[in-house]
Amino acid sequence: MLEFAKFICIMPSAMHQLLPTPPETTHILLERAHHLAGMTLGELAKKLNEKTPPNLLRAKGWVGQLLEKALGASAGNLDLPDFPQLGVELKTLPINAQGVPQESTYLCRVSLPLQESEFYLSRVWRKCAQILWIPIQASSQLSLLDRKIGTAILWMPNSHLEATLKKDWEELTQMIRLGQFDKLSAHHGTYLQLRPKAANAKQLVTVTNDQGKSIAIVPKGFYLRSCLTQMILREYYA
DNA sequence: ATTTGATCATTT
DNA sequence: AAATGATCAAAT
Repeated sequence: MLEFAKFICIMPSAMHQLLPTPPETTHILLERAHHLAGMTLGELAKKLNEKTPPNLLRAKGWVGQLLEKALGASAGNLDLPDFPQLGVELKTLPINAQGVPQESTYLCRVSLPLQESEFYLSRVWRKCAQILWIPIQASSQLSLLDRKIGTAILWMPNSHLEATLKKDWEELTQMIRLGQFDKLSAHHGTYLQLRPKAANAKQLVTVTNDQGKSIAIVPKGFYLRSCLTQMILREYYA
């Protein structure tokens, strides 16, 4: 009775689960995200017909891309938040066995030479003005298949955090503007930091330093320190 | 070549 | 153990 299959239509509601279209409101997005809570990555991958890699060694972005697919993120790898119409950025948050974020969170690359002059027009602000955080079990003891998805948090920085992020951004970009690449490292910034962001350390861009000399440096990216994401988790799951 | 998704691996 | 610096894959 294989013929009968053509009479079976995928209902919109079922389709909705498998291949979500971009969510129209943040409420719908959050509802979808909450629907995933408790599910394992293996279960979600199976639903989406995605093969689970043996580990993340050669698939570092796999978890994030799986969740993007599950929730209907539409920005691809354009320089926009994952849900452009909502201004919401999606971030998975790896949680270790102790219940704290295992890693910092990548935000975006730095344009070198710097093209942005104001925090509120910056890529950093566009991406961290509103973030959907999805905690993911990430204990190395657990196989990728068995790691569970937590309850998503739709987060916006409060005014204090916003001010700190703005200050961090202004200090970091000021160093870049002044060409102080010698002192530029991940040590600066309260919540925001600058770190290398490239395929490898041989990938270089040419910039002008504070001596007026052309030098080659590894491209940089903005990251959120894990002390910030730890605070966010504490607030929401208290 | 770049940007996205990040985690890996070494140093502190 | 935590933080910094290095790296991997896919998409375009």
